[in-house]
Amino acid sequence: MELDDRKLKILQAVIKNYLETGEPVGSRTISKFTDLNLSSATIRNEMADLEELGYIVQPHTSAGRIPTDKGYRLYVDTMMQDKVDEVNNMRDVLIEKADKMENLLQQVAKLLAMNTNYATMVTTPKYRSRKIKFIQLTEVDEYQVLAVIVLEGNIVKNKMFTSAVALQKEETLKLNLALNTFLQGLDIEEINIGLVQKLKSQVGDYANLVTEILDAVAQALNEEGDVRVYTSGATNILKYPELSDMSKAREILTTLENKEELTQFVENNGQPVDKKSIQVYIGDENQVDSMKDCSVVTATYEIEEGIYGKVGIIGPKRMDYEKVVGTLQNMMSQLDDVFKNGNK
Amino acid sequence: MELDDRKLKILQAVIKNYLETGEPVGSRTISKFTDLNLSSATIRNEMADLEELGYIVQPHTSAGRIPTDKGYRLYVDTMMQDKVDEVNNMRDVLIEKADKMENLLQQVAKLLAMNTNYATMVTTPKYRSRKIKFIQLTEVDEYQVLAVIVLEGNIVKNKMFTSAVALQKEETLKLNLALNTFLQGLDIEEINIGLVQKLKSQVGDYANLVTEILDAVAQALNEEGDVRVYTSGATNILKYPELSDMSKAREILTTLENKEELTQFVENNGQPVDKKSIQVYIGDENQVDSMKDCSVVTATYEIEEGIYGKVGIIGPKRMDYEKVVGTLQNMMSQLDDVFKNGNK
DNA sequence: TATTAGCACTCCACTTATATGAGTGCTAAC
DNA sequence: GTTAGCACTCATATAAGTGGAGTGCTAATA
Repeated sequence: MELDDRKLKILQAVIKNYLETGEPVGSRTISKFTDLNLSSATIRNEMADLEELGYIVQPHTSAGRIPTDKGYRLYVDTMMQDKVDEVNNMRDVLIEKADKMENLLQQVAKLLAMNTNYATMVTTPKYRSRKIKFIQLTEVDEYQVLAVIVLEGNIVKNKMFTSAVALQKEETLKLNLALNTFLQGLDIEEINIGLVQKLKSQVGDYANLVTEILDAVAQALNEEGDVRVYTSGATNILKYPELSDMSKAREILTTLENKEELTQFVENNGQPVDKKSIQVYIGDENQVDSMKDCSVVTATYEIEEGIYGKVGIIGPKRMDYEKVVGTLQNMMSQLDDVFKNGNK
Repeated sequence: MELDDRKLKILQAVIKNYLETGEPVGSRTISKFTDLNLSSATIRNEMADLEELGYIVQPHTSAGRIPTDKGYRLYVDTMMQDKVDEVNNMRDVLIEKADKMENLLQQVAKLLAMNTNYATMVTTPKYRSRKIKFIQLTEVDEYQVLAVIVLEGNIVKNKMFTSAVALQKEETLKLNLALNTFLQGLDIEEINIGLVQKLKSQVGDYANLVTEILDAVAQALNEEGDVRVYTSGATNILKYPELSDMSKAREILTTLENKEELTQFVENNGQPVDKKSIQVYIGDENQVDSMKDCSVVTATYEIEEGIYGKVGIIGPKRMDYEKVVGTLQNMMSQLDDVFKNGNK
């Protein structure tokens, strides 16, 4: 049996209708809904075929049909029409709030959640291993010293240290110099024990301060490798009856609250990375267990060559894919704009 | 009619039982449950009195009784026994994870949520206006300069600036000096336009850089005045049937997600600040609308004289007050310990 | 006078029966 | 190939009946 044009039209009608209502769709509805001018009986026959082909199912005998994951997949891949997204110029809002990357990404999550009524997530960009640009020590008072660690890409970290011995201006300067001489330009793998030993031998009294500082450096480098995730609108999940029975809802919300599992989406769920495109994971296609009843639409934003993060929208399988994809595309282009032209 | 000893005992029994089961409590249950050796009929008479006094109600005729807010209040104020909290040495976990205040507070929220099975919140401490300790500019490359702003209490903020004109080492040093001369020791109210003008006139070329830096300084000072809120275990709310009908649950979870409303608890809900004590807000006693079906138990932690934040536990009205209060007291003493003895 | 046994009554929660109707599959006619 | 027609299925809604937990009240008891 083949998927001829008429079957496609009927399938599309079923899915569209189901997306709107969330109720199983019957043959009579389709018969009137479309311009095919076919009786409900004919539609019934076609629908039986579509069911046999695996695109739709009946929740029970004598109910209408609802799309299967396979049906949604076909719809998303071939039948969806681009919808122009009316939500423009998020850019202005973005810039206004964005003094730091962190705030910007949070803002992105929030905007998307408000515009779509689904839950959203944004990951921080995944950097490859950073290198140390420079370190600067500043005496804060007699026993305290502030270390400012600047990484490539102008990531700044700072940490306060308390020294056991009273600090001396010239000694601190010497330590500062030594640190930079040894560490500048290195990434985390290049800082080995031999190097640390050599460094320590140069600074005498300050040896344990060096240990602490190196810990902080290592942590700074690691932190930047880690992907963090911001979410917003988690409670939107509860708006959709098919997701809001207690056990499912709790699983989903817990996943969103804990965030760790969401980093999976950065790995592109096993598929090849294809930035600029939008990925749709329908139901069981999701790696994350608690989301097997959801659809997740993700997009990739790129800050600079090879450094990218993910933006995702999480909703029921019958989410408004067209709107979501439209909104995401819009958001991506605005983000691109912000990254390319700087924040001002 | 008076609240005699026997009535008190019966009320206590009703509440205890209801806290455990969540089901209305009948007279027969009490008759057996307590050591009063009274028949159910007598209990019934007493319960009728207790209802008249407003401590308990029937959800419907021919059901058992459940406590009113007034009943819970009496219980919490006078009848609750301290329960020793078996969850010890959170301190170790705290310290291990706590390189920054932010992380520490998040960890506190998480630990409490895990130990109690309720939702939790922790606010950052509310500082009075901070003063500027010093500012340090560092050239990062030809056009970029990093400003590290250190506030009293060793709060460190940093921000990167891009200059329109190429930077010159000696000029930057001069600017650095000027900034510190003018701004050191000032708080946000003391930085006025006259001062800014004077400062600008001293640095010639760098005038607009100064504007940007001052913005950042203002923002840093403000940020520290703001109270942020961390939450954890929000989804625990869904474990309690009386809170988990969709509309209520959504309201509560949304409040927890948005966090703004939670800062109300820092104001001590209108009551006089009494640190070291624990506050219990039952049902309607809560200022926050969405929590009128919950109880909130808060405690105050103090970092240094007059600088304090709140820790709160949010659950159903029939929460295990004894355990919650015990856990909170324990946590507060551990926190005190950490703050007093430093992080190490 | 305080307590209790006993009883009628209420009302929720649960089960069972019944009806409704949306939707189907199949057959036979067009 | 399409359609009208019909018997059939099954989720949902409504009504009716049942059991039981719990009450309030009264009258008897200590």
